Amino acid sequence: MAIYTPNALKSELNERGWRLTPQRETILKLFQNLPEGNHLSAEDIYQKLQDQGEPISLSTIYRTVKLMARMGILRELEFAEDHKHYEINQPYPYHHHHLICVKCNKTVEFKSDAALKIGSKTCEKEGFHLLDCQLLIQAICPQCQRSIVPE
Amino acid sequence: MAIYTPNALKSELNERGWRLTPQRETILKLFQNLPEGNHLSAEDIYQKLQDQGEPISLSTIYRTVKLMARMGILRELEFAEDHKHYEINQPYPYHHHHLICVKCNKTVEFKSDAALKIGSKTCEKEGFHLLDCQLLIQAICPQCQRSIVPE
DNA sequence: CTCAAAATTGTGTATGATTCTCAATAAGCT
DNA sequence: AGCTTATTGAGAATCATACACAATTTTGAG
Repeated sequence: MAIYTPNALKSELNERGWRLTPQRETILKLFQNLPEGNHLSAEDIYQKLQDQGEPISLSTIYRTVKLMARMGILRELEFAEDHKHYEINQPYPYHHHHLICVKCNKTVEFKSDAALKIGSKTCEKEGFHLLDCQLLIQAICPQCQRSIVPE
Repeated sequence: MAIYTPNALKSELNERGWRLTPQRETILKLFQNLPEGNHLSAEDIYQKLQDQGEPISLSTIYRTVKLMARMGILRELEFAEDHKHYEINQPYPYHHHHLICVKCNKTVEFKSDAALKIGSKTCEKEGFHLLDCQLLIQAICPQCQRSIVPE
């Protein structure tokens, strides 16, 4: 969970035999400039880059976010919807977790050092290399609790 | 997070204007009889019921697991694959969390009361009704760390 | 700086999980 | 027992995501 400059990204890619491309740099920048708490779907990324006049194909976007998620640069978020969302994987103390309403998908972000610690200790114990750690709470928000309509 | 008998399931369904059907009961039983640590995809459920001689259509299976997840009876697990897995949402002290290798999908289950507490406190504070709370750790397992092959 | 090897991109197409439609059936209430 | 309304099953439809491959670009060596 580090903050990536274009050069840091390049080194880390090259280390693994991968390459830094303008597309990958563009996508990283997009996420880095996103206001905290925003998360984008592949389609969102596609649209934003289109609007910015830096179009990148959807295929490349899918490939890139998957790659960056596996590198620990992006977090892959799975809420109740039918598509994934991505956000930058920020280091402590910006790291946060998600509370999600399974009915309306409203999400609340919250921080918890304790959860982070549990995550890193567990990884250590099992010999895993930590990429991301999120406490995911599925719940029903106050509004939806009051809603009379079933489903 | 309660243990459901058929009758308890019926009451809870009826409360919301829904109905208890043989299919729903069969699916609940299937999960309740599953050895701890097992989680099934929709397709897995379909196959198992087929083999048991209690076939249920895939449509119904998808509808049922979604319903039960929203009721808090099942947990919806999203690992790195392209399909969801479900498991029974067990109460403390059986409740557990997941550590997943993003490369090979190996999963390790672990318990953590602390994570549970953070979850319930957060819900309380925000006025949400807790359904499920999981600490999801994405990481790279020892074997995959050693692997030379990229991607 | 130049060049070859190998990774990456974009376009179009394929895949596969999940949802939808709708007629037939069955649960729950009076 | 009968009526209302949820549920089921079969198949078709959707939609996110992955794939194939030719053209292009990055990297590292000389």
